[in-house]
Amino acid sequence: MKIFNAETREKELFVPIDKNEVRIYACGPTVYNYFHLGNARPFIIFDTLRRYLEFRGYNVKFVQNFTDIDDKMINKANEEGITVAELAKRFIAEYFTDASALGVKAATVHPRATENIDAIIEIIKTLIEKGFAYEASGDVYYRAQKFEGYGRLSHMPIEDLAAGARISVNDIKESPLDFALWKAAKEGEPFWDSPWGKGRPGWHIECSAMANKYLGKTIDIHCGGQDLAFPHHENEIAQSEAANGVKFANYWMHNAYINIDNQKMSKSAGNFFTVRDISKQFDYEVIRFFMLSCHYRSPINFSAEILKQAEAGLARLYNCYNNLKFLSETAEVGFLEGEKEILDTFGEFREKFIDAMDDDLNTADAISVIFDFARELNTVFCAESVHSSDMISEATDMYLELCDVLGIVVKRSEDSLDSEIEELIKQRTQARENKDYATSDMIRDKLKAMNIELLDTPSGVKWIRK
RNA sequence: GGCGCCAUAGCCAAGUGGUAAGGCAAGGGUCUGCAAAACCCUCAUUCCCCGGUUCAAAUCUGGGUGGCGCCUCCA
Repeated sequence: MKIFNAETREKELFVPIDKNEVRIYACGPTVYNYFHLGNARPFIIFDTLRRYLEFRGYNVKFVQNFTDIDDKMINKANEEGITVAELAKRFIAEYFTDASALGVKAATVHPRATENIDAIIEIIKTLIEKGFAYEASGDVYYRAQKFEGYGRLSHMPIEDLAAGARISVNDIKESPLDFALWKAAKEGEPFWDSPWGKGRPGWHIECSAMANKYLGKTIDIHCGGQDLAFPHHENEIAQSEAANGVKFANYWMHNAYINIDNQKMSKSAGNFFTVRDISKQFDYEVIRFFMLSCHYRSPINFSAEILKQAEAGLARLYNCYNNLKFLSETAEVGFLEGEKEILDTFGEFREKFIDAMDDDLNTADAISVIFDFARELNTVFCAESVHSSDMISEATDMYLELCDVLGIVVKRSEDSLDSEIEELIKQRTQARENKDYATSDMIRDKLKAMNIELLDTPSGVKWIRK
């Protein structure tokens, strides 16, 4: 597989450190609210990366942190009149509700900053010992310019940054580029004891500490939003490499932004949407499908119109699945002549899918392969010829295997109907046999209002729960 | 000011040198009591504009125009 490495700005062949294992660190959310559409993009993209690597046979260790202590947490907790810990507990639970509905699998480990204070303090101590950090009035800062190569990920010219930045009066930092590793506690804030007094960790250091603790000194892939490249990821590199003396991450993957009606999403512009908000209008899986419909490094535009298009496209993929399911109910047992040969030809779709995903996770192209596959399946199975249940079930598995990598077509209607609805369907079928179409259409409309859609197929009446 | 990205049909979108994938929408057809679903056909001689390189450019290059992002917390 090739990955566009943000550090070198080139597509590179992906080679994991250990042959069969891939270690990934992804920057997670600050848990002070429901997560928004912008947060959702990296969750979905990098969950897809993880699913794909697993599909290719790797054992993936995926670590995604929760930032559960910072200014936003403190402010929100004060507004709500609850503790920071209570706030974190609540929104971590809400994270899992939304993430799981989006098909985002739980990480191998979801470490929390506040549960890793020891590791954070250790790395800060190391950085001070090595001369990369200094204490000032109970704070600890990192000497950004001491780290050779500072700016190599974001390609920011550090001299210009340093020259252009304004040094505010009373600034206790040696240089404006220096950033906080540890912040002395202010009145009323949560704090932890440290060699520098009571305080709390800075934001950047938690990722360095937790990546090291759970994945080791050098990780394979580090993921996150493009906006985190500078300064957050740049700072992570400086911290981790100064402390450990080895390369921090071999590949950096950054997803692009999401816009709302072609505008940047922001609270002040009033176009700020949480995933929870959107899920009231559109199924979570539609949101996921939409996010995967263009390349992760391209900006993506969100609007109700575009989501409706995604919804219609996804419905097509569901219909294919439903068609196969209906057929299997009336199929012959045992493979029929020529069926295995047809199944072999389906392997072509799997290969094309892999080609697309191997090319820096080209999900848009991969989706087009699934659409082609769906058309082929519809053509083969909706023809008049009879097929065996083995054939249908194997073809369905091949189709769903690819869908599963993208985390779509997972909401399958396997449930059964209650007796009232079954009775209505029977009545309608009776009416149709009597050519009493007025009654039969009336019942069909009634069921539709109950979100049960009826399809009159050659092999009988089928239903789909909408 | 510094650093960087983007521009493909009504809409979404893939395509980094070889003659424009896929989806949505739309129109026509087959099937159907009617629908739905499915299938078939139609839907960019052309990829923002102007030059250049090449046998060949949406793809490389120079210059425009128009959007956008980062440099401060931010996915």
